[in-house]
Amino acid sequence: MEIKPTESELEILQVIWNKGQCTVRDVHEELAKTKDVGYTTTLKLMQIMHDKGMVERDTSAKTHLYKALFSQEQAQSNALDKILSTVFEGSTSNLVIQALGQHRASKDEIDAIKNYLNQFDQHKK
Amino acid sequence: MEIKPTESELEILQVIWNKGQCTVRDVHEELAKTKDVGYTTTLKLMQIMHDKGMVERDTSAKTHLYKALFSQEQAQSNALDKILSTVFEGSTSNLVIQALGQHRASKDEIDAIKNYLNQFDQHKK
DNA sequence: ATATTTGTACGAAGAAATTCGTATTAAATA
DNA sequence: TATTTAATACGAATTTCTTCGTACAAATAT
Repeated sequence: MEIKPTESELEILQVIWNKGQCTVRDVHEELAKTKDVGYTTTLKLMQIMHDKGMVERDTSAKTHLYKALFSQEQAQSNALDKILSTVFEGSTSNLVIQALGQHRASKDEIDAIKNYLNQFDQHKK
Repeated sequence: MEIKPTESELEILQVIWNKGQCTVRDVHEELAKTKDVGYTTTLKLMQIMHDKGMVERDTSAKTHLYKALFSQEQAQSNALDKILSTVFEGSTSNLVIQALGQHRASKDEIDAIKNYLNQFDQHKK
């Protein structure tokens, strides 16, 4: 099964991933902080996401509870695959270098990456 | 001006970036290698891209020549910004680590990245 | 008990992306 | 020169995404 959330769906998923479990109102109030959108719009989107099999929901109470059916890591993985093939022509190192160049990583972040690379080397040897 | 090519537009841009300058047929034949699509579809998309100001074209001859009006690097930068905000919650290091973990980089690639990181350190110091 | 608030369902409109057919014109070829 | 081939223009159908209004049901408050 393909995971290809739209822009709006990702906004919603972000909230769900963070809270773990959400009502429509939870999500809506979070979105409303940064975006002018009607409650039923959020509701409808979440229903569509359910139809598409992206989220599951518990309908035992009047107010339904939604959970994501795939992880943020999976979505990240998909997003990377996509931009690698569409704009980086498959070159991971280009992507990494661009990412580092563009978004000034902090020293901690750089260290984290260095550690990761070293550990990676050991695996290879 | 916002640069936000759609999926199909990116496929086309990829070809244009590689060749530098393209006729509709150039692009179409490249796309047709991996995709079942009509010639006029490609034509129409390229016309729309022109309307949107993504590409320029030389119409002095019968067969028009298209060029991209922004670079692949700019598109990469945009794509990174977008997935950083939508699925990585702004964490560049997560993105980098995911990218490296997922797509086994070759030793050369890893070296390139290490070099880059070292050089980056020096800048900071 | 009645009214208000809070929730879901769902149709439908609007916008954007994708696709292609047909018309027309220009160039190449027979 | 007449015919065929190759190109652009463009309208329009289709699909997908986004948005919201209205209807109705359940829970809560008066």
